[in-house]
Amino acid sequence: MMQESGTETRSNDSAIQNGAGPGNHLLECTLRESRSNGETPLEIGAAELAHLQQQQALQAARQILINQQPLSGIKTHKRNDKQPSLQVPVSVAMMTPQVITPQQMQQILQQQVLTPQQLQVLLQQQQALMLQQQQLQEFYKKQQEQLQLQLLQQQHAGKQPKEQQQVATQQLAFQQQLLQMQQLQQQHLLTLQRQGLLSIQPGQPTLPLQPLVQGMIPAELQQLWKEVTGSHTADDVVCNNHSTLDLSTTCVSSTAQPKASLLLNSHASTNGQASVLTLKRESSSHEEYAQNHSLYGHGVCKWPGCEAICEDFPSFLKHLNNEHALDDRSTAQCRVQMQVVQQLELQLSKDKERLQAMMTHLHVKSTEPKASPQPLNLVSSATLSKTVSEASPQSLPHTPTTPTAPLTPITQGPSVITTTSIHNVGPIRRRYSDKYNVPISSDWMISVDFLSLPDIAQNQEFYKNAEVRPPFTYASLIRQAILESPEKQLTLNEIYNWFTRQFAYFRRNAATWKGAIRTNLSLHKCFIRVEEEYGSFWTVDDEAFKRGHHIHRGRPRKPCPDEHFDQLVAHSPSLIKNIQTSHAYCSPLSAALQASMAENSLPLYTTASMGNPALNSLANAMREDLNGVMEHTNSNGSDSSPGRSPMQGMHQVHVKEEPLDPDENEGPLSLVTTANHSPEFDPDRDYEDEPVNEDME
DNA sequence: GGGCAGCTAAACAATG
DNA sequence: CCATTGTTTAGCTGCC
Repeated sequence: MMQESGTETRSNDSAIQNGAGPGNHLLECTLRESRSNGETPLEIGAAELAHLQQQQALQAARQILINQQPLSGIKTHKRNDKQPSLQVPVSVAMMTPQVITPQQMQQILQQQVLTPQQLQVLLQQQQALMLQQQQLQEFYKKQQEQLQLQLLQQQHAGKQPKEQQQVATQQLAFQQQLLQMQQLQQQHLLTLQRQGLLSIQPGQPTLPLQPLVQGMIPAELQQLWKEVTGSHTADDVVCNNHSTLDLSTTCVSSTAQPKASLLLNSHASTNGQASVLTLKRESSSHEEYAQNHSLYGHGVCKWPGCEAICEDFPSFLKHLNNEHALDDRSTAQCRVQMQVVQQLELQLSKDKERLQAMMTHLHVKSTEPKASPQPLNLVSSATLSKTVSEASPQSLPHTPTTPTAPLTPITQGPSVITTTSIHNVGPIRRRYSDKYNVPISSDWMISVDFLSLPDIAQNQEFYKNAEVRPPFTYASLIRQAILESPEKQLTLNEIYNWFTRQFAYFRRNAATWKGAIRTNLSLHKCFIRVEEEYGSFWTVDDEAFKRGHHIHRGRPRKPCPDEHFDQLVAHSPSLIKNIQTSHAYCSPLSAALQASMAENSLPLYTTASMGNPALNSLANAMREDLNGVMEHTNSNGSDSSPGRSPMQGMHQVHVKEEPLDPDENEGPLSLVTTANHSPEFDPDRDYEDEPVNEDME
């Protein structure tokens, strides 16, 4: 992604843009332009700066508390075998150990991984290293001048508005990227924290932080820094200044990723000049560090509640070590700051969510659906039954019309689709036909095995207005349409209307999807066609659906031997529904019963069989052989011989003369009774043990 | 590579 | 005759 492109762009000028992601062109161009202009790119977005502001105090506090000398990190890297070739900017290496996230801080504070003695040792080491750094910094002072200016721009906005204007566009470019990536950053950050900070072990008094440094490779440290600050630090500038360096990853953006780390290491191991360059960075970055110290600015200590005046950076360091050493007070202040940061992050998250909702809303109103609303959180509340899950462990398909669509599901409020039921939506489309050539990223459905109605409901507004193909199978949608209907039954045309009403996507290419609907209705045994006097409508056998409404292939879907017709009639829920729906026009209870059956046919059957051994057998048979029976039933119903249609037969023969009493759950019984009217019905037949020919293939 | 699931297209028939 | 509805089949793609 962006990280990759940025990595490549920075890591090697000779190989710039190789494999850069399409979505990173802006960033890439920005970086390129910056280099080509000979100016140091200030790739710090406003969001990053803001984030940095929030983290500065905490970072600085961490330095004090941990006493992790920046140069100690550098030295560690130098000792590392990988370090010589590692082209991590020294400044980055210096800064990184200072970086600490609230979580990290909490770990440190809570676990008390560092004893006061250890901290004292570290403090001494830090001071010694700082002196070394100061010496080095003189040598490369000239190289730092430009960087310093830029750093000043970053930290003291407004001092050099001219150059900042030049960077403004770059910042804007990053802002949008950052907003989208922040979630990934946070997740990755957690991983890095585990890799890094968790390696800190007490009981290593001499080098208590060694594990920390070694546990996190420099690239990771850089990434952590980036992620924590969400900004480009002076190191970014440095790395861009030294275009020959293979600094990869972190120079690019705040979205550090493991892959980038690997790239960095890979490059590092092959670049023999890295050590020299590292030294340069080492010296230069100290000044940068001084300039960029989160607790130091405008000659004032920025420790919360301090504001002590410090003439220069060394004096500031002295002040810091003296006044803000690791003690209860500092610790408490750190915790407070931690809370502040967390609160701000929370607020940021909420605001982002709000922004997303706003964008979605505006998109809804707009006439350009491709502009990108995103489906709401589709993965949050998967609550389907196991059967459904097994039936549909599919990833999301791609959208024909919105290539950029749903990558980042967001949560949102009320569902328009329905609040009346909690039916499972069902299978997600495993793939999407590339016929329309517009892929939907499957990422947005990662780990989604199935969706519940609330999920689809959450996104209903989205699909209503965005011409995005819903990531559900036709069967799932048809079922949804039917179940949403008041009486759990719809005519084909009503199903069409539901599709067009609920999904903008289905407002065109009607011939295609309508044909698909018809095909699905016919092929899926869970859909039951019920013929009425004035037409026909479709119901859904939800139990069959949950079991798996697989299309029957390689054989006639509805083979239905005549000799089984009566049996089928007797066992078929569809027939029951037929009766019910037939009565729907004369019985107010019909709808409720249908709904009950549609939503939970099995319980219904069980209830129906209660207290009646004969019915119990029948119910079991129905429960077990539901699908097969349905199949046969539909076969008859759709037979080319209308006169023999079981549906019609049921309707004509039984329905009207066998009122169904839902309260008593006599549907099956009535059905059996009426089934006796069938010429081929054998009352003595043992339907309970009758093998299902559903799977006869 | 095969099987499966899902989608699309098409042919065909029945019906209104 | 036409449109709609419904069935069936074939072919394709993607995933496992």
